[in-house]
Amino acid sequence: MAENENKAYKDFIRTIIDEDLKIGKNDGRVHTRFPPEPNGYLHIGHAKSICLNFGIAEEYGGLCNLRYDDTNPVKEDVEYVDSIKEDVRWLGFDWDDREFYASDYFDKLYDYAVQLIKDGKAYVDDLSQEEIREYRGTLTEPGKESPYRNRTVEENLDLFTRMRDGEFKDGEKVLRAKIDMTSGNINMRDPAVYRIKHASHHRTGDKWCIYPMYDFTHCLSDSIEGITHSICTLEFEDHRPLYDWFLEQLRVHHPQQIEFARLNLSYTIMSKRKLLSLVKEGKVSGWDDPRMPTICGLRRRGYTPESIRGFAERIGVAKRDSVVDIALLEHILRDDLNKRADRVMAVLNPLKVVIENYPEGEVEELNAINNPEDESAGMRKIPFSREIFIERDDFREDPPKKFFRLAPGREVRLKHAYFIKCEDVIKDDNGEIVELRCTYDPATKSGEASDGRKVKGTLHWVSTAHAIDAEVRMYDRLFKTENPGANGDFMDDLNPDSLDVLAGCKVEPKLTHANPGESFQFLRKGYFCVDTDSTPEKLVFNQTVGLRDSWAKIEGKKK
RNA sequence: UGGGGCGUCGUCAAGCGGUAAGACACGGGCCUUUGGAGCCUGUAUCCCAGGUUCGAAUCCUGGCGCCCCAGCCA
Repeated sequence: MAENENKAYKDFIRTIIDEDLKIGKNDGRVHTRFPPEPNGYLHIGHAKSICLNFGIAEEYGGLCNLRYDDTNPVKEDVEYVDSIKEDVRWLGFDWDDREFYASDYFDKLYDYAVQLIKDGKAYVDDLSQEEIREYRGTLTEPGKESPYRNRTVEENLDLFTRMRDGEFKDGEKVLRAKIDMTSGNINMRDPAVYRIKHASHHRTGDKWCIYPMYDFTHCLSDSIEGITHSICTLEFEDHRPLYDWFLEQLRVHHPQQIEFARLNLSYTIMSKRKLLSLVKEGKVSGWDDPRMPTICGLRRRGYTPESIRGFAERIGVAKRDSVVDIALLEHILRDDLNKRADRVMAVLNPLKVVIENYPEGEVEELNAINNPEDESAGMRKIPFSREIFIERDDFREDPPKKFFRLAPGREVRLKHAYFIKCEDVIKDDNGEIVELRCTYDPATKSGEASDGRKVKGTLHWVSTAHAIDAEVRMYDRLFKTENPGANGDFMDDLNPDSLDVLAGCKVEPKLTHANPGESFQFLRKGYFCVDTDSTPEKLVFNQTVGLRDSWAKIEGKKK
């Protein structure tokens, strides 16, 4: 809530709420809801909605319900309801005991439907699905009325009861609202209210064989819960007249539906259907694959709830379609991790260095600061010895301009340790560099030369005898194009190099005791977290996001 | 050609008649025991055309462009 108070402006939704409050609407209450359908895992797009709905409730001292929109049993599953709860909670929101299900209201909804029939506002239609489609008309031509449209109330009541009692097969009959077959808004051309589905529901089991449609269910669920502001995405704008219609006909509490633009992210797909196919076709390891934009994927990748909430706040809320640059998400993530992740040294692609003038068998415990951005993170000791590993690409036999790392005859600093100078390069029969012979200057301990000479480069390293082996999973964007699927099948835009598993990485001994989920900055490399696959016997890290790499930029430009 | 929305920097996004915030990205520079972080710095006249006004991104008119809708999905 504090974060919004220092905002100089308010988005259009909060502006509406302010006005409502000013005129005393809803007795000054603000009550929102987050209404997922449990048919898939939550993704970053949902996070925007979650932050909006729960955030508004928090800011205005109101409430936000978690409500599952579970009216289609054939697509829904408890696996999803559990994951949704976990994800919303992880993001940092709480719904107390207000965990609701549209299916909780099936009895009431049925009664409302009966009421509609009694009022002559709904009828049972015998038309087949295909016929209904034909009768609906097109975008430019009006529809025509079903021959069953004017059945008597008694007949409709009887038929609807028998629908409920299972006398008919799926699709044989449908309850429709009687509105206007000539409306320019197709949603108003006698929309379906109840359809027959002989399927068991994850909560109500086999109690029902008829299930209410979204439009009918959603507005009434909002009404029943006393929702004041029903916030949804743009594609429901056309449904608002219908939302309002049901509530007006039934003369019940009438929440206000407000629509905002859903989140789109560059290089990312957000459709649940497409995400599901990535999982089903094994393109990713699961819903929580660290490359997925799902909340659980981001969590496993090492994203923090704070970064996701911060992102939701930064992108704002508006009505125009937009595509947010994924670089913004990554920037906010780095910003957050920079302040909280302890620094540690890890060599991803090791190259052995022997420091010839360093005494054999000697080990020094050097002091290292854990986080320069956070003094309270303290210090640690790291072992230094005659043989160390450095990053293979921190050495160039023939250094290009502006490359100020190690090269023959060059001197660099080893972070927290000494200056070393490369004296010799050892190669194998194939000409592959296998080892560097260096010398160190004892007078540069802790990285400062007593004679005041400077070095341009500072390398991270790890002592060979003390290093721990680890697997590090490096990630790149899942899709190689900014707008996957824009030019055909989105599967064709999959980045074949989105995962690169590095074995034999060498990390500081401290990491042996790191727990899954813990984040670190691998000095000069990026942010990494311990994967859920990790064990003390076999450490596994995920690259969360790389550090900004201005050298890569310089080098990239030259090509 | 029906109905509903939307059009401000490369990308998000403020502005609500008084003379274009901020962020990301990008460029330049400083600093640096992470080529990280930090610091300084550069970059839009508001889809177009008319009109109203002393004055318009903001009001009016007319165009143009983009998105959504023809599930017994949500």
